[in-house]
Amino acid sequence: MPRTLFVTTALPYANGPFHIGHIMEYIQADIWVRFQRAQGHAVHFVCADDAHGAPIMLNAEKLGIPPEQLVSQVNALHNADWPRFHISFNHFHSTHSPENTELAQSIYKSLKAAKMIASREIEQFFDPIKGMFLPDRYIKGECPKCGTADQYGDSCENCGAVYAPTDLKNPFSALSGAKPVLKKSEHYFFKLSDKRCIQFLQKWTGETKLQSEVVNKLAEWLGDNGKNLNDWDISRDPPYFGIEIPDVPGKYFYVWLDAPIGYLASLKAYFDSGKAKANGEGRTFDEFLADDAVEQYHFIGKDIVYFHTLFWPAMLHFAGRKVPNNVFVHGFIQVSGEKMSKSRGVGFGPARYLEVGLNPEWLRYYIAAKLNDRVEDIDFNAEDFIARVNSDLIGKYVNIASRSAGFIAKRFGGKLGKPQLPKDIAAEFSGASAEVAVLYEGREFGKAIRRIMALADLANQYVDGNKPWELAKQEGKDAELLTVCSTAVAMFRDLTVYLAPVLPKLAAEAGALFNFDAFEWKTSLKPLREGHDIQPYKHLMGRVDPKQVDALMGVEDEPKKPDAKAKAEPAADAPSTEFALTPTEAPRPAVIAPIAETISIDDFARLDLRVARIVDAEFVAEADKLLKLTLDLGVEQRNVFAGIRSAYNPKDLVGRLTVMVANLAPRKMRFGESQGMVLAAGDGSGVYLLAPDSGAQPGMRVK
RNA sequence: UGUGAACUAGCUCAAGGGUAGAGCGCGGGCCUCAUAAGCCCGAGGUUGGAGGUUCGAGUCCUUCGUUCACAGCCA
Repeated sequence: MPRTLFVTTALPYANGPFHIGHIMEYIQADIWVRFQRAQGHAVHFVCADDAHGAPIMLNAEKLGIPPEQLVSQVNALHNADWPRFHISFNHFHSTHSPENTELAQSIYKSLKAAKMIASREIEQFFDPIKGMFLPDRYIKGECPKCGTADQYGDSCENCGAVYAPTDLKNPFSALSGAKPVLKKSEHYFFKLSDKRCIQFLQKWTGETKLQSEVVNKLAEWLGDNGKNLNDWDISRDPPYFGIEIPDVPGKYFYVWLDAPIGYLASLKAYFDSGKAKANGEGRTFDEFLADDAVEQYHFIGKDIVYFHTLFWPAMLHFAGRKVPNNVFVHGFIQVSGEKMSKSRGVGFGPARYLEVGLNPEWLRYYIAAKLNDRVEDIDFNAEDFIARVNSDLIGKYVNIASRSAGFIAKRFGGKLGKPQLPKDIAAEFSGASAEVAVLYEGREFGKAIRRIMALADLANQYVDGNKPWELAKQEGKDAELLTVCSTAVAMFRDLTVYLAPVLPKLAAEAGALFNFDAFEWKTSLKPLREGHDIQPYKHLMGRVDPKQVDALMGVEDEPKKPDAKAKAEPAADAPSTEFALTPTEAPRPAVIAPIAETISIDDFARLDLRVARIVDAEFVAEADKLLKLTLDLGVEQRNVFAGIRSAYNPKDLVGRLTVMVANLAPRKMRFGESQGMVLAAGDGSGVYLLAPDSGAQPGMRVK
C-alpha cells in the first residue's frame, strides 16, 4: 500500500554557504526519499534556512546590512546550490517567513493553554556597551577551576570543567570587551521537567524505533525519571533577530524554538503555493499534517539529537499536534580523518567541489557507499574516493553498457533480442531486488551498494564467459551474440534501477539511451522485450581525474618545502604563463631563518596578543617607512606606528583585522607614542601583515 | 571529569562466542567487446594494548591507550 511521507533534513544556519556536512545529510535523505518514491510512495521532502538568532544578527551588523538582507542573500545562495547535487527537495523555505511566524506563535499559544509554559525572572550577563544580554559563547574569562585565561562561558578547554558563565573569573564580553554586568529579566520556559512531559517522552522514545545510540543517549537524559531534565528557556530579550512572543511584547522566541517549526513552515509554504497539489496531494496543509497515516521523518546530525528527541516531540505533542515517527541520526563527515572545521580550514566546500569540475553524482555514490544506519562518522578520503568511483562506477557498472550496447547498434540495428539470464544469475538479480529494497529502507546504503556491485561483478563475469567479441567473429553465431549482448543490457538496466536513488541523473540518461524508466521499481524491473529499441551507446560517465581531487583538497602543484634541486631548476624550467600571471604568488624567500631557541609556554603566555581592527591608517610625514595606525581593541583604541609603508596603502588597511602585541611597553617616538606593535611576517623582501580568520572580533586574545 | 561510541589486511569497510571476509591497492596469469575496461590465481591480519570468563573470544567481562560526540540555554 502506498505510504505518504513527510521528510525533512536539518535546517542549515543562514550564516554562510553550505558545507560538506550539509550536503552529506541532504544526499543521505535524498537517496532515501528517491528510493521511497521509486516504491510508489508519496514523499514530501522539504527543508529551510534557519534564519534567526544572535549570531546572524551580529554577523549582519558586522557586514553593515540588515539581518533580513543577510538571510535572504544566504537563502538565494542555498537555493542555487542544493539542486546542483540533485537533491530533490520539494520546497526549500526560510524560518524568517510569515508561515513560520504564524506557526511558532500558534504552537506557543497551544503550549501556554496546555500549561506547559512558565515564566520567571533570571539573572544573566549583560553587555552594557552593546546593550544586550550575552549568550554563553560571547562571554569569556578565566576558568573558575584551573584559572586558564580566555575561556568560553560554558566549559574550559584546558581542564574540561563545566560551569555557568557567571562562574567565570574576570569575565568580559567577547563582543565589546566590556565587563558584563548581571541583569535581571523575565524569561519564559517550556516545562520540560513537568511530569506529564517526562511521561510523554518516555512513552515516545519507547515506541519509536530509534537507533540504539540514540536510545542510549536518551536513557542518560530521561533516566532516573527525568530528574536531570530542566525547563527549557525559550525566550530572548531584544535586540534579537527572531519571532516575537505573542502577548509578551518585546520578547522573542529563542531561535531553537522556531527552527524546527520551520519544518512545518516549509511544508505549509509548499502546500500554500500549490506545489503539493501539483505533486498529487489534494489535501490542505492542516488536513495533511493532522493525518496519523502521514509518516514524519527527520534526518539530523548527531549534534542535535537533544533538540529533536526531547524538545521537538514534546512541543508538538503538547501543542496537540502529531509527533515525528522517527528521527534518523547520522554522524559527521570527516575529511582525510580530520574533523571538519571551518575555523581550522580543514575540508572543502560543496561549491569548491563543483568548481574544480567534480561530478556531483560521484560524491553521491561515494557517500552512499560509506553510509550505514548508525550514528557513525564517515571519512572522505581522496584516494579512496577516486578508487571507489573509478572502479565501481566506471570499471564495473557503466562498462557493462559500454561493452555490450555497441554490438546491438552495429550488428542488430539497435534492436534487442530476448535477454536470457542463466538461472543462477537470474536468481541473484531477482533476489537482490527485495534485499536491496530492505537495505535502502533501513538506510544501510553501504550494504546496498555492496550488494549491487556484487551483481555488477556477475554481469561482467557473464560477458567474459560468453565472449561476445569471439561470437562476433564467427559465422552463424549472430543469434547467440544478440542474446548475450541483450542479456548484458538487461542486467545493466536492472543495476540502473537499483542505483537510481543514488545516481538519478545517470539513471535518467541511461534510461533515455536504452529506452527505459529507472524510477519505479514495480514497472522498471519488468523483463525487456525482444525488439526493444536502444540508441547507440554514448559514454554515460567519465573517470575521476586525480588532479581535480588534488585541486579540491588544496594540494598545490608546487612542492611544500623548497629543496636544493627545486631551487636550482627554475631557470631551466621556463615559468608557465599561469605562474607568471599570478602576482599574488609570493616569491619564495631565498633563505629561511633558523628557528629560535625553545621557550616555555609560560614565556609565550607573557605576550598578550589581541585581535585588533584598524580603524584608521595614515602616512607619517617625516617617516618613509612608517604608517600610523589607530587600532580598536574592543575596549580601547591604540596608536601604533608600524613599518609597513613599503607594502601597504593606508586606505586599504582601514577596516581590516590584524593582530597586535597589546602589552608591549609604550615607546616614545619622534612622531608620537607607539602603544604596541602589529604583527607582520617578512624577510627583507616584503612585509605581510597578519590577519585573523573571519569571525574574530577585536579584543580577542591570540593564543 | 562524567556518559556513550569507535579502534579488524597498505586504504575503505564487512562479519560478530566455533577454521577472520570484500572492494580497492599490490604480485602473477589470461583476454580485448568496451571513450581502455574485464576475467582468473595469489600474497597480506596474533581483529588498539594487557588481563579475565569459556572446551572455544574481533565477538562477553575488567582495565589501559587513542579518537569522536554529548554533558541545558551554543548554533
